[in-house]
Amino acid sequence: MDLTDYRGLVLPEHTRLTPQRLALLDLIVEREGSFTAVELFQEARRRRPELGLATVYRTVDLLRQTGSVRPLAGDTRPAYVRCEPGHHHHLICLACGAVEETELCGAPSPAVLRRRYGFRAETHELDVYGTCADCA
Amino acid sequence: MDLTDYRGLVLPEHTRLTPQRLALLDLIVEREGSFTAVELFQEARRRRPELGLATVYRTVDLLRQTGSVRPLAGDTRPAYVRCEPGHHHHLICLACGAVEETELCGAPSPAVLRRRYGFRAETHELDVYGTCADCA
DNA sequence: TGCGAGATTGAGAATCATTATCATCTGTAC
DNA sequence: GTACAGATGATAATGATTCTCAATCTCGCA
Repeated sequence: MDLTDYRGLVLPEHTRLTPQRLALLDLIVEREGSFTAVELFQEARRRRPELGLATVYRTVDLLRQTGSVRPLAGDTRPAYVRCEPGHHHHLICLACGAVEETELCGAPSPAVLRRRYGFRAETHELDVYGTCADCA
Repeated sequence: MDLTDYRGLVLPEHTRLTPQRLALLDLIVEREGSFTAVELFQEARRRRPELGLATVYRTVDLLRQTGSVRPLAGDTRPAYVRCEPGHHHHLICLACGAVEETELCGAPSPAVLRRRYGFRAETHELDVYGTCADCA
């Protein structure tokens, strides 16, 4: 799959960079921590009042396809985070919602899982919840 | 918090064991793999046709409070899994949906996260996706 | 055994998140 | 410029979950 790049966000092939999309991508790049579709929608509307909610979902979906954005597992609201390319996990602050990435990972190795359970691991998700340095 | 126990499922204090709840708890105990609220509702209705969907959500919620059931992070349908007490993670088969528990875990140690990011880890969620022995 | 406080119930309405639809418009390769 | 595939916004539709409320039931205590 050929990929388009905009400020570090990766989009699938044949994705057009429309003004609506650029506004959303800018917001995502400038933002820290997690965001919901509706939050993004409301902020983007301040810049482009004609923008529709469906476009937000469509754009987030494109970013999810390439891994530039990932849904967060947490219990409460359905939120997303921006992701750098490559394997990493998230440190999510329960107090302020900030999200930090870390390359630290110790998920059980595929070899061990295979030997022990006959399970062929493909991917995994690991999120650590706690309190960030600023809130501590 | 005082706890009530039924076939290994733990419920909060003052939880009454009504026939509706017992039917739901039985289904959860007997079931393997993950389930959605609606699936549980439909199966339980075969045994007790008068049972309401709200009761399913209420019961699942009680089990979530004690950790006997946990929502699954996966992208598709919103599903839950039964959990044994204690720290463990899940191996989720992408082919058949079966869920296996494993005590294997190598999440980054709280000490390292503290030193490196100033982050105070409290909990973490780790789910491994792949193919189970039966489907391989 | 019987009582009563308080927990629980089902049905349906209400809310919230997401996806589908469709006629119209526009970015981009030529 | 032109064509056309991809993109758009409004709105309806769907799906998941929570709320509401009057009626009912459970369980500890007498």
